[in-house]
Amino acid sequence: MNEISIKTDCFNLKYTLECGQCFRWSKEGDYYIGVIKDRVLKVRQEGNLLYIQSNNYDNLESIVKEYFELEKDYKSIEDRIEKVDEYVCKALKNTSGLRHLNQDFFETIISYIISANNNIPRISKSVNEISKRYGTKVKLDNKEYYLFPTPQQLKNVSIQEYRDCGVGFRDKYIYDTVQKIANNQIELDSMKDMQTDELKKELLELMGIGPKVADCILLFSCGRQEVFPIDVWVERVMKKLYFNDEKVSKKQILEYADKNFGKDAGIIQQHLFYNIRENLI
DNA sequence: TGCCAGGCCTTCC
DNA sequence: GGAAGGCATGGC
Repeated sequence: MNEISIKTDCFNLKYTLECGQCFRWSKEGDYYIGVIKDRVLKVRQEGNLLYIQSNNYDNLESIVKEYFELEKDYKSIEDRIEKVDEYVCKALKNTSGLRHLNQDFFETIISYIISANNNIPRISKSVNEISKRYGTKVKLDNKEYYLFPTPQQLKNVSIQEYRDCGVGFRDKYIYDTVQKIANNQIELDSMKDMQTDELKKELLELMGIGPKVADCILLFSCGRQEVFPIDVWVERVMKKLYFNDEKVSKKQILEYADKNFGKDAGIIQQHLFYNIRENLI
């Protein structure tokens, strides 16, 4: 059996893959199986070692390191946010090693358009269905998997065909966004170099992308760890911990996060999100 | 049956 | 510029 191993520090595979930031990983026994870029990965963690199998071993180590952000110094980040306050400290202790992934920009845009007013299992189902119908097939252990389709592969897909993938009313948003990207009305590659504010403004021009979805895209595929997406869960946990369960606007929550969480707001948000969903806090 | 889900768009004020 | 209503769909 072919397999590579990578030493990690301050990394927890389970928390990273099960915290709700990604939609294409499934658990089978000790392994998590997922499709990223041009290949399938089969990953397990033992202590601080990560073991990876794939259908393609070309450049595998650097692809894994890039995707899981293994070169980023999370130890320093965690040392810093541990001191923020008692709630953040408690949440961090529960889910230490949770990292933000460096996911594909286009896939993240489409996935988070689907996420609006939706739940995680159904988002996964829709993203997998789109991949199965329009993505390139790859094989591992004699089983078939599908890459997330490119903009060109989706160029001729109709609104109804998206609807058939279970995306509901978001069908027209996906169609509109795919058309703009496939027809080069917007250039994803150059966008990733923009300043965060400017990049967010560009994303907000796309149908189906509002403030929350834009923040998720910035956080999960553009490495902007200072943004603070507020969904129903984050609103719930912030209200509970910092506003005495009283009525509060998203603007107030955002101001609180900016002021108290600073440049690590996105990381803290992810710990709080995972903690409240798992009933840990 | 009714409510909820990693919200957004449209309409109305 | 902010508030209210509608929206597909499956799980509980």
